[in-house]
Amino acid sequence: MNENAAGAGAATGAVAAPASGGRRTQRERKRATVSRLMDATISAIAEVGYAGTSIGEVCRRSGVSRGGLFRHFDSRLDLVIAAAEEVAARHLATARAWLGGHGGGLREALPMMRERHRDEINIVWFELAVAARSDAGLRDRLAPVADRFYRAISDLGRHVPELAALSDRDRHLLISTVRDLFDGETISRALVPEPGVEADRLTLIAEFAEFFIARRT
Amino acid sequence: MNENAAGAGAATGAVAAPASGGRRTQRERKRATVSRLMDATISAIAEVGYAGTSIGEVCRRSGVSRGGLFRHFDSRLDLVIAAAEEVAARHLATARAWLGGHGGGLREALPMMRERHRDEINIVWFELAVAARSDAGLRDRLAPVADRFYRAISDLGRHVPELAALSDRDRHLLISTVRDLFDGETISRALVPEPGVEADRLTLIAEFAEFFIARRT
DNA sequence: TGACTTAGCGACCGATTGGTCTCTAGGTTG
DNA sequence: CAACCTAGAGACCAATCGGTCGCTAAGTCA
Repeated sequence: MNENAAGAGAATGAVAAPASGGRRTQRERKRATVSRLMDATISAIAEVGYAGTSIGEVCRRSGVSRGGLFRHFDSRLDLVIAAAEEVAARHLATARAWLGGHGGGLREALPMMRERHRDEINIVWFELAVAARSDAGLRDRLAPVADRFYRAISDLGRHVPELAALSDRDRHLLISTVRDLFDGETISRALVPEPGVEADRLTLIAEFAEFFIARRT
Repeated sequence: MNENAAGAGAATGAVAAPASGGRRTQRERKRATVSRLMDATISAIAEVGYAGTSIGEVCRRSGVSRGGLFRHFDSRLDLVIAAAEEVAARHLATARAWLGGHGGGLREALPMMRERHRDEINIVWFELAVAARSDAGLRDRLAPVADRFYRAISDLGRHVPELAALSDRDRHLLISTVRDLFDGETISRALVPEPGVEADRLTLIAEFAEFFIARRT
């Protein structure tokens, strides 16, 4: 009868916890609920896909009612676009943190990049990108977000010493190519896993990048 | 009221046309209907995605009734798996025909491969591969088909002179990598098209493939 | 405190989903 | 021709879809 089964357990509601006592401001209440909805939407897309992420599914996972959801998002599309922006931001934040704290060169950055593209966060992104191909409404809303996201990924390459010397154009060519490759690999490996090939491929990509850099500098 | 609007116009029903006169055998009737359903399923997945390819959508496109559809396929999953097998077969047939009639080397084979991966046929395949990630029933049925399909693609490489000398392992590594790259590219370009980058990328892949071949032989 | 606003709930709506069932049309076989 | 079988049609089913609406709960502010 009641869709709200998950409760607040899975949510990161603590983010907007009251500063003191049991009383929360309206701002805090709103933030906490939106945050639970975001987490639920992201995990739903990752686990049951874009098509399976119905309003009911998100309500079930978040413990928020339909009425509560539609208070903060006008439509499913609005919810999903918010999740896409969140997911792009998290992906970049994690990668940036790694590049900042780690002085690593190309041979360390590539496995990091592959790991990022296999993470739940990027799977959600990719799921939305694929759905956008055949859903005009989603595509129109997602395209500008994608444009910024993809550019930001290429810009991150500046923090890798070997790539810093490349022109913007060459660096973007190289990184966008590796990005597409990792995304394609994420799909084929879900269907036909080939751990040996994957290991060899990482070496191959590193050789490819070094070959490319040598030719262009 | 009636879903059957398309009629027989869009179908390739002519394949199973009666040998003479207006009378058809049961075999011919069945073949013609299944063929119309396959074409409708493939075009539907290509245009409205896997999730949008409902039984109703396929019936509308094919002009076959629900009863007629379920006469030949026990479930939507059966229909979709049949379409996947058809799509893999067509992809390979087209590529094989090109490689047979054309003596072309690597520099011609790569654009052909990219074109194949952008074709409606491969988009249908990829749409199913992505859906299979979060749909266990689909994944179980699609995995063996995918295994054969992917292996066949790598085997096609033997017909490209430059790749013939490589070991099976190296050839598979190279071709599966390019395959994943082209599939990933097909998605990102639908959202953020970059014709200039795509042109540069094709050259880049060719140069790298030549570099790889030189190192391994 | 009392008036007002925002957050959140869940019954409800019409449309659509995958699938079933009964019935008719058409081809096959004695 | 009669009996039989497969092909195909479409009304119908329960479940689920995205979204609405009237209501109560909680926070704000005079």
